Amino acid sequence: MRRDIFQAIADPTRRAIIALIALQAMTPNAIAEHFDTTRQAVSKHLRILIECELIKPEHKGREIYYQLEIDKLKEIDNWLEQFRKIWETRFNQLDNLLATMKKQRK
Amino acid sequence: MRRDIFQAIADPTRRAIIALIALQAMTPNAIAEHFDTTRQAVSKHLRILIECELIKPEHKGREIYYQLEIDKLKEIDNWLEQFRKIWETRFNQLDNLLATMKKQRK
DNA sequence: TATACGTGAAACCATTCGGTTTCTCATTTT
DNA sequence: AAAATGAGAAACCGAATGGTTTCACGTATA
Repeated sequence: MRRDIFQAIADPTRRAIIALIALQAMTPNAIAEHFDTTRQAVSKHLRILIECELIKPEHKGREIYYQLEIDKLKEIDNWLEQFRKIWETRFNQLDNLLATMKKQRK
Repeated sequence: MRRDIFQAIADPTRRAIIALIALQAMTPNAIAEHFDTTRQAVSKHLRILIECELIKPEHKGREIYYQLEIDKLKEIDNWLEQFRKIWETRFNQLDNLLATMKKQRK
């Protein structure tokens, strides 16, 4: 099963988990309390997130705190970069158009 | 079938299609030539991309040109925003740390 | 008008996904 | 030592996914 980050964030529950632990690391039980699902289901989501290195487990006695590896999210940012260039170009074109219209009105 | 943009970009072929038509609109046949798959499979991907408004068909005779609705990608950018804030904060913390170290060395 | 072409839709199939239930194991607590 | 707690693993299940093949239909072209 080849996992990648795009597949990882495709599921809304996983996105919610990511947002939830972004501020502070949490245990599976604590996470599951926020959702209408079983701890085991959450556990499966966590496994997927671990597999693509979006989160990291930190063992503390019998509890495991999962922490977001926020840098990994930059991979999405990087993918968006190619399009950001395009939409900035279009914005500039619009900007130029507006400038030209303004000039003509003078 | 509720589609959202995160699910749409989860598939690598769809991401490749998006990147391919980002520069210029293309027909299904033209797109399919770039992949090791049938035109029909591409067609199904296009349907999903249409459903979540990532692309727009433009009929021209018997051909259909699909164009990227690049603004839709900003939804991903918006989702990243919440994390961008966090990673910028961390960067600033690192920045402050480095500044402090520099000062101490003087 | 007959034929070829570009495309989407439908039917089908194997695989994956997300979920539950049950089980096992290690760590706390009593 | 025994019971309770936190957590992952396995088995199972229905639904969704991504692909193919076949078919239908409108538009060009001969």
